[in-house]
Amino acid sequence: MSLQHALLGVLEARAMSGYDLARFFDGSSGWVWSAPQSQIYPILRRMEEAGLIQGDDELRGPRLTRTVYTVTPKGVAELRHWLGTAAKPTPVRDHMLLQALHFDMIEPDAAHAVLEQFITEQEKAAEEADAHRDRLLQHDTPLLRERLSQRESADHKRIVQLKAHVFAGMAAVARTRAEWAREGQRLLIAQEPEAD
Amino acid sequence: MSLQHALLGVLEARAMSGYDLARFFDGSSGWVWSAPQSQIYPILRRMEEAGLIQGDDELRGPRLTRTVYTVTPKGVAELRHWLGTAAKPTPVRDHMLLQALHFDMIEPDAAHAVLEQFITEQEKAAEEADAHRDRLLQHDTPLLRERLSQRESADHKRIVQLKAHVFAGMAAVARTRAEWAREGQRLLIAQEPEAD
DNA sequence: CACTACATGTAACTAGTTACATGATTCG
DNA sequence: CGAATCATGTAACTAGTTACATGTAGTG
Repeated sequence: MSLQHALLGVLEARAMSGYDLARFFDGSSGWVWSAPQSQIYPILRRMEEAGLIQGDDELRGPRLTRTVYTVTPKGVAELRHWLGTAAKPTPVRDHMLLQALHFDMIEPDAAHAVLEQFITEQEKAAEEADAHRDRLLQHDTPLLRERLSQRESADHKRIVQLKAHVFAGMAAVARTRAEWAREGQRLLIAQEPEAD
Repeated sequence: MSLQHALLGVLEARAMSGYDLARFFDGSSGWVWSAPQSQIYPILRRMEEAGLIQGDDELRGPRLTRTVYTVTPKGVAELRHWLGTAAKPTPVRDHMLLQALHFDMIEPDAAHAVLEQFITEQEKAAEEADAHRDRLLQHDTPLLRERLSQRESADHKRIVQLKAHVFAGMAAVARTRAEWAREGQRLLIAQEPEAD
């Protein structure tokens, strides 16, 4: 379900083709949701059947067309309803913690290296999230500008702060994880069996 | 793949039946991985075919048997190998952050309520993780005792500290998320359009 | 003309979810 | 005897992954 709402969320700002959306969500950027291209196209057709979005064909050359999707009023209503509904807690499934649970079974060096890579990833994620947060605060992303252009100026500050806060949260969680992993590395080293 | 390793991790401490494992992983406890019962039984058979575990039938009455699984040497080797291998970063997919991204589209009160429930969940998760951490530090869980009984006493402190650290990490992340959500609530309230 | 980007799809697969089905044993 | 617990499964489904397939249009 969530991918549908993620798609509604970006289409609400600007009409886009499947190709645009695929680039937006695939692997990519400092974003809170990701999905491969192969998931995007089928779900767009399902959403159109359900009346949440509407696809309009645009000519991009004599033989090439693209389908640009717009959110319908029904789609906006669905998005709003979902936004106000608390989700049930997701089952715990943390790859790194699962691995760390049994670090006592392998060489401290090997465990240390696994944590090292994890730290690098988390710090990179934190920096990217912060960078995106800064861009939002400076109104420096195309999608945000389109959103704001549809809203009253008096609300702009509020909107930007709320969105920026999401990326501050991403960064905070990533840094907490990195700090946890560093503490794990200290435990691994401190407790290595003494030579001699 | 991860569920397999989660299963190997607990079976390495103690031989268990599918039923035991299902109770262990289903919804349930202060654990880092969860899986429904319907996923457990098929995967156990696949793992036995792959030679990672071995199932032995035990009689539990004239007509009732249970299959108790033990990790094979091959299973231990696989677990150790996986433990020393860094996983590629998981694609971002955070339900709460996705919702929060568009909180400007709904009533502040509704968004506040969604965050409130999230905070309650995160704080509960943090407390459970800390409680489990304390139990580990006091050697107060059956599985940990079985693990330690198979290891040298000199290593016990190290093993316990490493495992306890995992649950400290869970708690820390949950608290970071809760604190983020509280800050979000402050933003929602502070910026509500002034009456009059 | 080759390369990149645009544009849309399908097939086969693994993982996880929800719900149902069946029977045995233990305990009050 | 009825209820809870033990014990093992299957079916149908949604979500996500990996890899492939096909053709168009713009750029150097």
